[in-house]
Parts: sequence; C-alpha cells; structure tokens
Amino acid sequence: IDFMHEDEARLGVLRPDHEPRATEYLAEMLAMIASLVDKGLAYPADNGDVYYNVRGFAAYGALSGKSIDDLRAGERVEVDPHKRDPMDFVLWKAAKPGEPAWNSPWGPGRPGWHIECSAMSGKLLGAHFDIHGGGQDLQFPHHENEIAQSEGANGCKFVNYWLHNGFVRVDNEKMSKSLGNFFTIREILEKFDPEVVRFFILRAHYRSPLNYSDAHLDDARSALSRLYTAMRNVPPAEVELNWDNDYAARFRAAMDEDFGTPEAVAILFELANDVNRTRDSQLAGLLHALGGVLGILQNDPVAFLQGEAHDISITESLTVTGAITGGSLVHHRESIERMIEARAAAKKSRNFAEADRIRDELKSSGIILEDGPQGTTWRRA
RNA sequence: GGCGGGGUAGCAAAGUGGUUAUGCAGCGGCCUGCAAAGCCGUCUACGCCGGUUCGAUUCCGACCCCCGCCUCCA
Repeated sequence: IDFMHEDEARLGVLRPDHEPRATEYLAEMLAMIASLVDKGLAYPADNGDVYYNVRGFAAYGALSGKSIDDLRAGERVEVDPHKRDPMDFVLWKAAKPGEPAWNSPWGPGRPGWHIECSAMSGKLLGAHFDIHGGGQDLQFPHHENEIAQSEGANGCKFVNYWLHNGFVRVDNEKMSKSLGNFFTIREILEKFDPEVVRFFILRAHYRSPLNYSDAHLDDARSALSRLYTAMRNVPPAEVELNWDNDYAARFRAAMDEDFGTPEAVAILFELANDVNRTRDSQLAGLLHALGGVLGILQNDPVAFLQGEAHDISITESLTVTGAITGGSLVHHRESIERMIEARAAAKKSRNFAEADRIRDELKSSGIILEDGPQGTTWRRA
C-alpha cells in the first residue's frame, strides 16, 4: 500500500478521500446480506455459504448485456451443487480451516468479494452515487453483482455512470504474470520521467487499451518536449484560465465528452504552435494553465528539457577543459557550461571546426545545443 | 459457443456522412557559419465485400482478424 501511494504521488495522482479496507466494514456487509436474505434475493445454503439469487433480480446482466440463460455457467467447470442457479454468486463463504474468519448469523466465515464493494461504497458514498469506475474486466461479473446487491438491498438506483478503462497491454496482450510480460510503475519510472508516463496515458482515451513499450514512451517524451519547448521559448504569463478563449472552450468541450483527453492534448499542440508563431506570453500562460488541468506542464521547462528530474548517465568522456568522465548529468552542469563557453569562443574566432567538434562531443553524450538570440542553451536529446 | 470492445496513414492515436485531427518519424523550403529549436509546405489512412446515399472511413448487412469477459481468487 505504501508503494502504491509513493507511485501515485510521483505520477501526480490525487489521493482519494477514502481508502476503505474490507476488514473494517464487516458489520455493513453482514447487514446488507441480511437485508438481501430478508427480501428473498439471497439464501443460506446448508454448506454454510450464502448465495445471491440472480433469478430474483430482474435487471441482472443489463450492464454487461448478458442474459442469465446465455451465460451457460458450468460449461467449463462443475457447478457448485449448493447453488440454485449456476450463476448465483457467493455473498458469505463458510470458514475453511486455517483461513481468517468472522462470526455471522450463518456461522463463521468471510465475505464474498462483491459484497465488500457494495457495503463500502454504500457506507461512504450513499446508496446512490454518480460515477463508478473500474477495469473493463470487472464489468462482469463484479460490477453486475454490485448492482444486484446494492439495488437489491437499497431499493434505489446504484450509480449513474460506469467508467470502464482499457487494459495496459504489452505486445498487444494483456499484461499478466503468467505471460511473463509483467512489470511495475516504479520500474518504468527508473527509465522515464513520471510526467512522460502520465502524458503517455493521457494521449490515449481511457476506454482504449494502452499498449506499453519503451518506444512509445520515447515518442511521448518527444511530444511532451515540444510543449515544454514552447513554454521555454515564450515564458508563460500568470493568467486566469479564461474558458471563453477558443482553445480553452474546445479543450473543455473535449474533456466534457467522456474525458476526451486525446482531443484535449491535440488542442494543446495547436496552442503551442500558436505560441511559437506569435510568441504571445498570454497564450503561453493559457497553455500552462490548460496543462495544469491535465496535471502536466507544471514543471520548469528548462528543468524538464535538461532532465533534472531524471538523471542520465554520461557514457562518453568529454575531452575539453573540465572534462566529464562519467556519472550523473546534473552534476556536470558547470562542465557543460564551460564547453558552451569554449564553443562560443571558437565561434567568435570563426573556428567553426572546433565549435562543431564541441557540439558533436556533447551530442554524443546526449546533450543538444541550441543557438538562440540570447546565446546558446542546451537540453538532453 | 455467448456477450462486449476493436481493426485509421512508417509508428502512436482522435474523430467525422462531403471541408487540416494531433504528435513522433520522413521529405522540401525559410531561418542558421553549419546545426538544433521554431515556422511554412508536403507524401503514405480509414480490415474485406456488398447495400443505402448525389456522396461513406463515418450509417446498414455479411465476412475475416485481434483483444477481453463468461470457474475459482481479488
């Protein structure tokens, strides 16, 4: 749990108001199960389990578009003989030796998975709330079962909107341990700036599958660099976000349409192009502000472009005064500056061969020089 | 087998019944000592086959292919 919080913080994910633990809501679960039993929507079996009676809930299958008859449960696995219908799912599971157990009116046991969510959301958010999220794989049976439990017990509509996000995939397959294509956020963050990861996710719609690869992250980094370059070249003014502005209005409309972040990001690029053309610090300020809505573009542009947030190892040794022999780039800021000065001197004496040699040497170490009206700046490749 | 979601240019990824998505990469030009960045321009699209329509990538039908769910665990 602590690791998750750390990863979330690095990615700029806001902390939720509540992070309930199932073990703290046994009372609510038991009350809900009792209510379902009272209403005939659940029944205790003689093995100590309590099952939900799906035939008693008319809307069962509506969310996922499945009908009970079509599900043909038991085709692949033997149906539990204690169930009245193969699709009935467990609300309370009788204790097995060695497993944690709690007391209940139906004997010692533990709650079924689905009831945990219905009980916790009902307690913290109420019997009816607006938005429920989750992965696409949870639509059936889990969300279907939550609806059956909550609406069955509370007698009112459960949620208004379901947001089902697509999977992260690797080589076009679902990421899973069994396929051996499993890795963690913190492993990715060893190689990429957290903001690049966030931006990569934002570039695709949340409902679409997200195919992960280092190449795609590199691509995202290049794209994000374009936005930061615009803000570096035209420092953003401090502006109030004006939603009447055409870019802002279109950005908002895109986001209002089921969180259309790819469209919203595209508008940021149009805006960046406008910034580059007009060099209007007000527009740059708008870019900064709209980026803030998505949780990006809030770092110092120079810091982002120079990779301060993310150390890069120097692999080539530099042979000019103040030679770099390896280690972290950020510790060699002064060396880079010295080389830029040496190159400036070479340029001044029209020794372009030496100037280019220095630039090439830095380039081989992943440092790109950019000559501008205010002198030479650098960024990582 | 049932249900659900997809197949868009080199790569990634939106969207729309007719008019530039967007980014990266490529190509040409401007700028630059040369570059880089930036700007301007530009080449590769909408799985296949029918249908509806003046016109379909976008609607309808069939087909092919891909992914997920359909038992337990969470």
